[in-house]
Amino acid sequence: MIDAAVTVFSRGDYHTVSMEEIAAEAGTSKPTMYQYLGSKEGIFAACVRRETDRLIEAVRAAVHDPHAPAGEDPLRRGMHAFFAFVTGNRESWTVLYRRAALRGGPLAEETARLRDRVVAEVAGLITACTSGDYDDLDPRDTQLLARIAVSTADAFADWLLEHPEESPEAMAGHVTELTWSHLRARRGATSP
Amino acid sequence: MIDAAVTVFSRGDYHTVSMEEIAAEAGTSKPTMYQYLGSKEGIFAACVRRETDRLIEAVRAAVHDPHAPAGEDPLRRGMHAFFAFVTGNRESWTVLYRRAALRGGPLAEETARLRDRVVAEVAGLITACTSGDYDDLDPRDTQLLARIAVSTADAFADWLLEHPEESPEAMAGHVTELTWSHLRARRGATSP
Amino acid sequence: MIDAAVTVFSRGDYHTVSMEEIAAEAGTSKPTMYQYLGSKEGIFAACVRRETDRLIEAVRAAVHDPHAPAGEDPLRRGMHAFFAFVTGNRESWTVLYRRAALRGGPLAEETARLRDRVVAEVAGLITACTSGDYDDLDPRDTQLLARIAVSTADAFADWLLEHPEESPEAMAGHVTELTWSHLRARRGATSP
Amino acid sequence: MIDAAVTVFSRGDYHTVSMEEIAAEAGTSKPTMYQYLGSKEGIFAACVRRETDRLIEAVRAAVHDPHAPAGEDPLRRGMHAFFAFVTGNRESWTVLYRRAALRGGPLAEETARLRDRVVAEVAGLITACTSGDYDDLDPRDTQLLARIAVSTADAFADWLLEHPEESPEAMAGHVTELTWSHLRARRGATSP
DNA sequence: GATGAATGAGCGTTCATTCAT
DNA sequence: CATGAATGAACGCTCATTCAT
Repeated sequence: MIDAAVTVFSRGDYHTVSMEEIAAEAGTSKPTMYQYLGSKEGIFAACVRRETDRLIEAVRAAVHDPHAPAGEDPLRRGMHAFFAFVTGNRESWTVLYRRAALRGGPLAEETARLRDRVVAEVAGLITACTSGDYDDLDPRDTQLLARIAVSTADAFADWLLEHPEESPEAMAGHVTELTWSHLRARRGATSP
Repeated sequence: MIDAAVTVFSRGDYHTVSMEEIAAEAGTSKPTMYQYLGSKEGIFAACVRRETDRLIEAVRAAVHDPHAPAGEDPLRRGMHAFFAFVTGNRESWTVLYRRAALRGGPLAEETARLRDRVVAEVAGLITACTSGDYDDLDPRDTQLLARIAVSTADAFADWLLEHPEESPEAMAGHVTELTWSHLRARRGATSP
Repeated sequence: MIDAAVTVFSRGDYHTVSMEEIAAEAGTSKPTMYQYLGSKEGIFAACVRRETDRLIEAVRAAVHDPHAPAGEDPLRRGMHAFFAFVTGNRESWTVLYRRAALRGGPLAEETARLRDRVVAEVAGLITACTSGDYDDLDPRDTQLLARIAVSTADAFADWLLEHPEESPEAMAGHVTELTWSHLRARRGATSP
Repeated sequence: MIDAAVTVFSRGDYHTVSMEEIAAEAGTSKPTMYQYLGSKEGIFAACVRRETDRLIEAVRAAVHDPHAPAGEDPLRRGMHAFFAFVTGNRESWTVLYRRAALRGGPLAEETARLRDRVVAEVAGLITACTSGDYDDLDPRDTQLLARIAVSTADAFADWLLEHPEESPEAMAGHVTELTWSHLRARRGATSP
């Protein structure tokens, strides 16, 4: 039922989508939706929350995958999982990253918090992967890097959706490389 | 009159904004707006078009600035102009980059085309700046790089808005560096 | 189960009350209510009918109380019973007298008929009490007097609810006196 | 336009009446109503307020009528005006006295206050008319008497509507007489 | 026989849009 | 030309009512 909502919300922004559409897509009626989700805002919030959880879970699982080859870069594995999610769940990503940018109102706070969760996850990933080599990294630098990584990944994802001949693997490789190169550049910038 | 519309559109998404608000901000009445701009979609399209023009114009002017120091990197100058625009015209950028994702309708096409104009401008900038050194660059790679550059710049712009203590100049330097480093990485990836 | 309905109906008018509330107060579920009472109108009608019966029964029992002192005015006893009922069953009276004014539908007829039953009871009481002394009373005058008595009693009841320091006994005394004085005035008006 | 609303509100209680009906009766459309009256509650409140004003105004004008015969009882004149209003503006009275009895919500407070205005007016009338003869009247007694007078008048009004052969003049005479007799009885009760 | 789950119908409210002035 | 006033259409939400269990 939330699946249907995600599908519909990915087709248009919050106000363009009507409860009737969501109910139709879910194969039920409006009152039923209200009984389960409470309100339109509630539905949207539930969508964003659920998709955030799914995305973070997918990335975590990949990073901590016990069956992964020994020497493999966990950051790369995480990025790959991210791309797999974005390309395999295009709708989710649209809802999460593109529709969630309402400035005012109570929804904005909530969705901003959730988007921050994704960034925080990436930041944590970066910190973990660089531990030992880049201990002197300013936490604020890490934050900024994480944001750039997510933005870059978003651009790659868009690209991927328009150029199906490119592989998520290659994209993941590129983002990882870029992020490492940012890291090196950043360290160079702060500690000569 | 379009100024007023941009101001108001930056406060909320397309549907949250009412014609009444726009007319009030413009200091006129609704029918007058209809006479000049035709419809709400027309107004929004006009806003996006105008702001796109302004942004591109600002970047071009900076790049071709005849008074610029001789050895300075034009890419860096362009990026700096971009940041100056984004921080100095926060409303415009919001309308341009964040609000433009509507339902399929005719508006989506239009705004997508305009966003592509910005990307194309950056792509042209990259091509121009790398001419001679990176002639073997695949145009598609250039496209991808341009997208990444704009996404990264957007992330920086957000960061800048939340951290006023950082300077646009430093941000512009970072994006430029990163883009160059991407270029090098890209070339390394395709031509050993 | 009807008790619950009366309680809830006394809290708000017909449309403000939801079947859900009634079912919750009754400790059962909506379909069960429909099985027993048929519809919302049915429930409301049942409430009014039942409370009408209770009120009339209470007044009758008091009037014909075999243990009452010999010389006591039966009209006064009836009025006292009325006040005891209204103050002791505030909810019932509210439903009965204040909520019963709905749109023309079938409900309006029904409830009007029931309110007329109360008035008729009072009219009968007046007739009985005045038998012998006021045989020449026009039945229409009796009707009018009964209506006034009920209206007056309603006003007293409201007053009582807002001024708990007054006793129902005193109120009953006043209404009785007033009714008698009306009777005398009325007779004076019609039979010189 | 409020006239239409009064007409429609007199046909059914607050929730039974729909904005569409009111708009239809007013010969306009729903949005127009909202532009002028703001909301359904606003419309209802405006109705009650307006009719209260009209009723009180009518009574006052009659009481202070400079062309009235010298020796006439002003209380009687006020009562007559009241009956003329109620029979000549049946809808107004219905809205005022019968529909206004919603218990909860913000409307209840407002309408209760307005009904109190009517009672207060009558109380003032009683005080003025008895000044000199009944100076020892407890204000609370006056309040109670005023309430009873209004209730009685309401009963008479109902009677009048069902028996068009009776004249408002006779009814007014009766209420006046009854009120005077209540006064005498009341004085007798408190000061032997 | 009792209920959780479902829904058709309808309401109050808003907004982009258009006449009549 | 500019505007005050008006509205058709649509939306979020609720509730009395009914099946399937």
